[in-house]
Amino acid sequence: MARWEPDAESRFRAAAIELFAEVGYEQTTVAAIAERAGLTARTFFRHFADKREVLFNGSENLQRLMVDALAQAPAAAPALEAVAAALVKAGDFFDRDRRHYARQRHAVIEANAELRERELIKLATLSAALARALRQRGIAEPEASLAAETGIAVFRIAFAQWVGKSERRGYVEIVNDSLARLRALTAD
Amino acid sequence: MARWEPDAESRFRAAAIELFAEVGYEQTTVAAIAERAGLTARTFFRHFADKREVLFNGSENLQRLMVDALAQAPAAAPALEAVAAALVKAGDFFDRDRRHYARQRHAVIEANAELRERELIKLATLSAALARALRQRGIAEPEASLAAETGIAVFRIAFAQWVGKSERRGYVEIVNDSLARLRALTAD
DNA sequence: CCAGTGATGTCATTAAGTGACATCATTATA
DNA sequence: TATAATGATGTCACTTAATGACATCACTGG
Repeated sequence: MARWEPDAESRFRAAAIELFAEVGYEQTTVAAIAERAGLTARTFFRHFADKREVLFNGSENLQRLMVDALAQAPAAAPALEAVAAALVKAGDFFDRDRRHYARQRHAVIEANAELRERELIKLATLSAALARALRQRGIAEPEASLAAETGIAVFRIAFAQWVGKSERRGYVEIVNDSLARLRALTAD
Repeated sequence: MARWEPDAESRFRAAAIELFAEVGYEQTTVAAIAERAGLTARTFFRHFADKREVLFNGSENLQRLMVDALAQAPAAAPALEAVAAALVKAGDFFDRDRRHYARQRHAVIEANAELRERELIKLATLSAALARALRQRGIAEPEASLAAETGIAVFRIAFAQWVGKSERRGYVEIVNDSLARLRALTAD
């Protein structure tokens, strides 16, 4: 028998998103999250750098996944193609099972400026990481950064569609569609 | 004789940027800023929504300026042309006089993640405003948002150059150069 | 059996941010 | 002229985020 209940982080996450959805991010205190998770506020801050991070701390995993996918794309693939591979690979995180959670999370973030700030910097960090990976493939600047930023724009649009109310398609299908639209746009 | 010394906001701004540059953003308390400005912390929060805003509260003016310039571009001008007009107009804010302040401010923001977050959301807000103005000119989505985002990317790059160490050119010259590079890039 | 480890709890403290109320020179108005 | 309204500021009390220091205690390896 373990000394503590396992999955402290998961419990914090679950408690936090429930409370944020119920009464809003600002109205929720860290103490309340901790109480619902059966832990203390001090422990919350041992797992998350600050109150917002409870909604974002998986992002390093997603970034690693995408950067690896980009790096492993065929050497001959042009920049946007490699970025596309990364965007598709992100689908590992966005399957049907996690869609309800993703929806709740997205709604909470959209409703609060502080949380939108945090999301923006996470996306900027991701963009920088993709650009770095592109440069390691021999893509020069500013093409690397431009391709990365464009990719993140597509990602944002596709993700927003995926968590949208009346959307039935899967994330990968939507991403591929968005990429096709982008290519059509730039082919003008 | 006025009852209070005038320009409370300016004094707060000056005191804040000095202290941020001297000891760093996190090490500076609002009480210290207020003391240097000859006021109290409570008054600081009457002028700025939070500690970071002391570095950003001019942004509505810049946004209004740019949106107006975009709206007043020739009706026949394509999207990117209208955006370019807005970028150039922003130069009203970035003359040689304000360059020292802009440099200090930029260095402070780059050194702190919280401040970068705030900057990102301000730029995102600006981008959304430009996209809205483009739609009012009859530009459809997603072209409006794409043109706006591209414009903001150019703005960021040009601004970073302008505040750069060994840069001698003026902001407008740099922006025009960046726009020319962008056009060359997309002409491939 | 015991020392070390590691996740947690407890307590104290700093600083951001807000609400309530007081102050008082300027301005408008009777 | 006298007085009332205004508005920027100060003071005080309070909540909450965040952090450091130290204690606890089950588990683990020797």
